[in-house]
Amino acid sequence: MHQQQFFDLDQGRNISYMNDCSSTSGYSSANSPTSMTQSPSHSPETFVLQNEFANLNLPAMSNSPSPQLQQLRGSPYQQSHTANQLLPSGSICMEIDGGSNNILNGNTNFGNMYMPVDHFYATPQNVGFSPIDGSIKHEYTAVLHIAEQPVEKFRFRYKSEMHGTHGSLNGINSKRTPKTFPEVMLRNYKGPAVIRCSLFQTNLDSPHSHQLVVRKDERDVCDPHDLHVSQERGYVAQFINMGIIHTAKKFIFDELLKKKKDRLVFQMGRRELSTKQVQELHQETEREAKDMNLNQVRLCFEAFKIEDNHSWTPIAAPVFSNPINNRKSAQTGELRITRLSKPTGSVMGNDELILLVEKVSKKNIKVRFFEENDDGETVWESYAKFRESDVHHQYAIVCQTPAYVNKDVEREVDVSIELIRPSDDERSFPPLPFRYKPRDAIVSRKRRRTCSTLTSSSGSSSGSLHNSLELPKTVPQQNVVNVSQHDQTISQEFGREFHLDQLINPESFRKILEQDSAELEKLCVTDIGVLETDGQLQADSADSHIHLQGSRYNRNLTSIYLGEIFKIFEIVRRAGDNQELFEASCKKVESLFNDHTQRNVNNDTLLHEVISQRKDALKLAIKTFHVIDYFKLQELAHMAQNADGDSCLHVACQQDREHYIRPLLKLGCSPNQQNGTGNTPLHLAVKEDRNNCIKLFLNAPGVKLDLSLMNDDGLTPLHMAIRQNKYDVAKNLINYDRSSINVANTKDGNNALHMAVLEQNVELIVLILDAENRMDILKSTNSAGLTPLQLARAKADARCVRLLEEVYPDKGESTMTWIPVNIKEEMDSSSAEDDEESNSEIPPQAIKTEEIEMVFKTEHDDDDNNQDKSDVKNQLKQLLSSKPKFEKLAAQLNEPTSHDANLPKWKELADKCKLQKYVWLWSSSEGMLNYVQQQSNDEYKYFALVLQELGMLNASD
DNA sequence: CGGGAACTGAC
DNA sequence: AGTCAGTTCCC
Repeated sequence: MHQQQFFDLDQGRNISYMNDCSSTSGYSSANSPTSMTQSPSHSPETFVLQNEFANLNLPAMSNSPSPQLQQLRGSPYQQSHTANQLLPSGSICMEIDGGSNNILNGNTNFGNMYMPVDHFYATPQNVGFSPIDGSIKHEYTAVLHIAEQPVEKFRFRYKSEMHGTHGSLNGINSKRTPKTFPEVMLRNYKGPAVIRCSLFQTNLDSPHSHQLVVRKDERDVCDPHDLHVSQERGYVAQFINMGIIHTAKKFIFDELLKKKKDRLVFQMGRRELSTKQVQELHQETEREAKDMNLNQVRLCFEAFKIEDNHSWTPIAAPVFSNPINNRKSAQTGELRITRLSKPTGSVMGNDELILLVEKVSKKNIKVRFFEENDDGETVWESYAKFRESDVHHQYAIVCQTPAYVNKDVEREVDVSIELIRPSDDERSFPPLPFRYKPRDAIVSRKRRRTCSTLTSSSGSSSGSLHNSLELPKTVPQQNVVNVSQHDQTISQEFGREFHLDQLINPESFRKILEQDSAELEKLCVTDIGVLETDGQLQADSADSHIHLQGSRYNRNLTSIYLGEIFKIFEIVRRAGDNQELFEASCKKVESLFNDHTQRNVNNDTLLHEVISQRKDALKLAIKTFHVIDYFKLQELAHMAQNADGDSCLHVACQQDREHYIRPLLKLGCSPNQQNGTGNTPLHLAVKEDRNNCIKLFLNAPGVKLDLSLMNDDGLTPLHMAIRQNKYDVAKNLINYDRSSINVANTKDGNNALHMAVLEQNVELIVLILDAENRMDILKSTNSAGLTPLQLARAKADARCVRLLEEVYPDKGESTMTWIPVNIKEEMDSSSAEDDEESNSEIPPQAIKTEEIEMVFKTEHDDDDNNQDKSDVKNQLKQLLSSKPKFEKLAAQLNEPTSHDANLPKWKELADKCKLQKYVWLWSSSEGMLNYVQQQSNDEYKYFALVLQELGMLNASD
């Protein structure tokens, strides 16, 4: 430790500091911990840290406040010249009484020797008083008031950073200009006083190990800092040019102990602390140092009166500033979202969103979505879904958007995103805008509706429409029927020709038909009415309205075409058995159908339109189906695809029209067709949460769904259901096709179990594990090479891990040491003596594996010659199916090999059978044998051959 | 001044 | 071996 001396220009005398700049510990403490045991009493020197204006013996001022002071109280204290300030240079110094500078001995550690020792140790009546820590309560008349709080965030600097300056601790209202600084005011007091500022912890009324320093003449002076105030100068103390030095961790204890000691000594007014006190202080410090918040401090302001005998008496209760947070730390630093991968998402939620953020702590961060009304009140909030491991290197968060409250909003909703740090409820600022898009169902319906209407209302386009609709004129029109007749026949036909009972839930549809015969009548009337005008569409007739099921909407392209087609249908039907007419009409209806599709925006066909109409347009839809069926235009229905590649089934699922699913299937719509984004109708049903559609799909007779189809996100419907934690849906899907659980998504190679693990959804995990093929899925690895268990260990909670460990054949034990990539090399090198480093495909071997391989290959290629093959296979089968034989073989295999006591035979066998990569799965030969039993022919047979080669195939005989 | 980023141990 | 808080360095 070195004493620093230099000449103080202001004071005209030598100044001495204890700051040991070679110390890494920060400022006050010496590098040697032993120095901490030294009592300040060993050094009787007197130090004063005081303002240049300090005048300890200033006579008491008159009672009446000075005009200056009154002005000050008026309000803007801050920039007052009369405010007592810690000035940037020269205004603070350590003053050595009598100009002496050499009394300090090398053992003394008086780093922040702020006390005027003479005064300090003076009077016995000071003993035991304590403004903060002590037990004696004081009634103070004077009051300290914080006029300006310090800024909330400030970067704490390490000592090693303290060459240049890095800016000072400003006031909370500080701007570039004017700057403000922490400032306190002493009220209700007359006479000179000292206001002290020191650094405290935020959770305890105890000093902080960090240093509050003031830069002065190339030196940093540590806290506490004292400012003298008086009537003349005003009672405002402004602490400017302070910095906070982050004490290195290893010195926390030392620094804290020192500060506490100094403080206690000061309070006790005694030179020496008793051994007991020192001990207590030690323990206390140890406790405090352990969990002191190193990234948060606060300023403590105290006021003292200096008595004639030079002792210091507190005159006001200490006050504390708001916490000052370390801007640098992830625990207390600023939160900010720098970038969003996408500013929009579906109201359904579950969209992947990537946030680039300023340093965050993965254990202490949330992503909040919220919506505020005009008054700034929160009307909705929800949190994005992610795990700790989704926080990438503290700077990015991969999360899934929450669903919006109202999934049926028709327009976009603008909300905000912010980060929240739960530990201190800090929020990122500013919040980032995020736009929720209505679900696809609503978007497409809206588009369909508005676009169709637009098309029809633009009169200019009616030219070609005219032409295409002229054809009905060529059809005989004499068979126009009256309305009531018509109504009846249609009802009959629905039931008879179209087999409605098979197509639709019979109850519901019958009900509608029976209840609403009047409505149905209207439907027919208007249809006929339109058609009856004269087959040509007049401009004014386009303005008339069609009433459907009591709802009124504008006549649009769709209704015009439908009307036309219905008319043809009516005519043909009335014409009876007229093959020629029928065929011509088929063509005509087909061309009308196609023509409509061409003109319709988004290329929605009549079927798309009809399906997506509100549910009360059921009869219209049924009639359309019927007509299409009637004219044998199933191919149209099958092919019908709009610009998005959506088939009618897609639309039905999207719009939750479950009752159309069977009719559409019957009409020939393919259930496995993928739309423009790779989604099958089932994908959409899962995505949009259309449970009835899902059920209908899965239960549709004669329909084979391909559950392994993946959309453009690489997900199957099951994957989506798992991601949305839809247990029932997942269950239904798995029941439909158990093999679907093994399908890996193409995003990260995760299969259903992996994904359930990621969701930490125990029910789903159990559901999947209860399905068949358990072995396959347990050993499956994702793109990162992780099995579900490993993934669970990496990303899921203990419950999931435990659950999985239980189902792994070896309780997951061997997986602890399993290294996916290197396992093979390890196995090889542990068993192979000499060669075979180069070709890892050939198991290193004493037995003639190559030969077996050749046999195997030739047999494999030659299907006819498989006598041997079935022989060994059957032998193995017998072996494995008999319990005693199985056990005997297993026991044999569990024995160590002759050449390596640590290597059981089964492991070597696994090696030879190219099953090395699964060895970790098995704790003993039983596991491997069980596995082999479940394998396909080839693997099974290969195993049998190797076993035979080893002479173990007949082991049981 | 204010900030980014590299380095360094400990887990 | 990777991660991260803590530290140091430097633009």
